Amino acid sequence: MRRTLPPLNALRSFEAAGRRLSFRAASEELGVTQGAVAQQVRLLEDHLGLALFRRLPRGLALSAEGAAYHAEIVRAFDILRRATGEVAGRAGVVTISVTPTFAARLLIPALPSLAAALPGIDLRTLATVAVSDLDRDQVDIAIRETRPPFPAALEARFLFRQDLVLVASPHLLGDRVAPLDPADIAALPLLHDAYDHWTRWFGRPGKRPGAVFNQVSLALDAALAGQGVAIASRAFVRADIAAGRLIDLGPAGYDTGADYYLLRRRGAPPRPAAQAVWDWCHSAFAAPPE
Amino acid sequence: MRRTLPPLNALRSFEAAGRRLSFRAASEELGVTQGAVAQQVRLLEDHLGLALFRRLPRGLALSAEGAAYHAEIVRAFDILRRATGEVAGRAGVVTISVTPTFAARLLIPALPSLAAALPGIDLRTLATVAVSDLDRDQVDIAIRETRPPFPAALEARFLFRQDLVLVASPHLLGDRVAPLDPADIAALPLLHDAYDHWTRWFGRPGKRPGAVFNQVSLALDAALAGQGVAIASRAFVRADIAAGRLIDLGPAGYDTGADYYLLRRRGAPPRPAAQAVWDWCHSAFAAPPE
DNA sequence: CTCACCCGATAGATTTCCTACAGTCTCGCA
DNA sequence: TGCGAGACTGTAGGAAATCTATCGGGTGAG
Repeated sequence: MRRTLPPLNALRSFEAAGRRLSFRAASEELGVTQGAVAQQVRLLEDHLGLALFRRLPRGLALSAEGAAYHAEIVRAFDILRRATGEVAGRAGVVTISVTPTFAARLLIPALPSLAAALPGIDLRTLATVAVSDLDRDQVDIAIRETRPPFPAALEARFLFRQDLVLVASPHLLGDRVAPLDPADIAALPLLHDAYDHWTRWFGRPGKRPGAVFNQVSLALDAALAGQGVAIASRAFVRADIAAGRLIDLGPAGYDTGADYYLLRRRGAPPRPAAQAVWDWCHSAFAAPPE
Repeated sequence: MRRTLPPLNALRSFEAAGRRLSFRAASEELGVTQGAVAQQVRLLEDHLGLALFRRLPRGLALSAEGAAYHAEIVRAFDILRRATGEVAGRAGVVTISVTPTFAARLLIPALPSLAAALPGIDLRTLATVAVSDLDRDQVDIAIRETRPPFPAALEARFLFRQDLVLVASPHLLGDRVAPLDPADIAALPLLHDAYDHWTRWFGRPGKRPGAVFNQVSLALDAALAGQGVAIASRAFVRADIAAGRLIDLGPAGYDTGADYYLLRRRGAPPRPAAQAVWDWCHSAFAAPPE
């Protein structure tokens, strides 16, 4: 069964020529000259020792043997084409799992930059609160707020500290100037998210008045709209502070001990596209050395 | 769907390397060096943009994508191998249809010469009395006693005249010397075959005594054994006459108007092997110019 | 600790492949 | 009837892909 294969490039010419029943049409499809196709087909015919085509003054016809052979060759090439399309199509797709807040605040604004830096990469963003199972969900890269130690099966790369800060819109603050003391802040509307920061900030339990959101990102939207004071990681508001849309009211003075990390599976070598996104994420999101 | 195929020679290296899980083993199978296989695989990986293998210090392992891809490639290559084997195997097989007499008297004695002249050709002899349907029976060449005109779908090439002669063994003749006159011949045992030659030879109907065979070849065997006088085409007995095993008692003096021809289908170009046998048949069996 | 074995990388040689162009044949059209 | 378009054939020369040769790194067995 370990029979020798015929010249494969000759087979490709035969497949195209047999499909179009014309050397010229096949040559255009293959991007070569007509003579090249004719030569390759002749080579194959010599190799097999029989005529695959009947050369007519105007066009081609498959010989009896050629027709039977061609049907099989087409079948094989269709498999090659389909399998290659699948594997190559998947090559440029990178799936990244992030929290909704990270997606809204950092990833989505950076997508144009990613598209420019890595053209041809098709990023699929999976924004979920729960951390994904990297294997089950076919996720190449995850960005999570977590802390060491990490499972041995995971490779982790530090991105930035949580570094909680208080922020509010300049319109809310009016002519008050930062830093405000706790009493001033307590007098302002407070924006709550799922993390219950204000309890820790005030140092004692108790429900505080103010709008409640289930995502940090929504609380920040409210803060941008001048509806109150929010607590969030500095990384999520750095751009808004720099642009003057939010005022930095100072560090929260505590943190949860969890920082932001890039995560991926160890073991299998990452695909080049996934590696490129991994590197890009680090350069785009890692905290500049302070 | 008209997606571009990956480099096919690279695919062949990948197929072999994935099967053997070793570049070195694959290189031996392909008859090239290890570096060549490694290069081809790398080319394919670059083309697809992902790693097909995990390079281990001792051997190879397929990556997840590589394993899935390899299964498909193997499937396609198996089709190529099988189809090519079938078409190439058939390339050397030539089927020839002859009468039993022609087979026994001319074709079979000449087979060693054919094998020497055309090594690699696998001749299948179909010896039947009825003329075969060339298309239905997959017959490449027929040799028949027939006469013009021929159907337009057939190509005919004259081989030799029927040229009937009377022959007998020297043992039967004893000290009689040829030519014998009709009375002498009528006194000898007569050998009959399906053609009823003796009626025509005597010029009048009537059953003659003597052994009856259903094939000329058998009548000639009887003649060789000294059992009587047979009538047959000179071509079938030329070698026996030359060797002294039969004595030429002179022409029959008439013929049926049918001579021997090579026949084959027109239209489809003959396969090279069939063409070679056609040419060989003509040189082996055609009457030398007289 | 050394040898055997396998893969990675690169430069140069070699084989393969393609292009360019001239030739032949047939068909269709004026 | 004659001519042009379109298709295939064949060949020489050059471009491109492929292979060889060789060195280096790393691991595991004896």
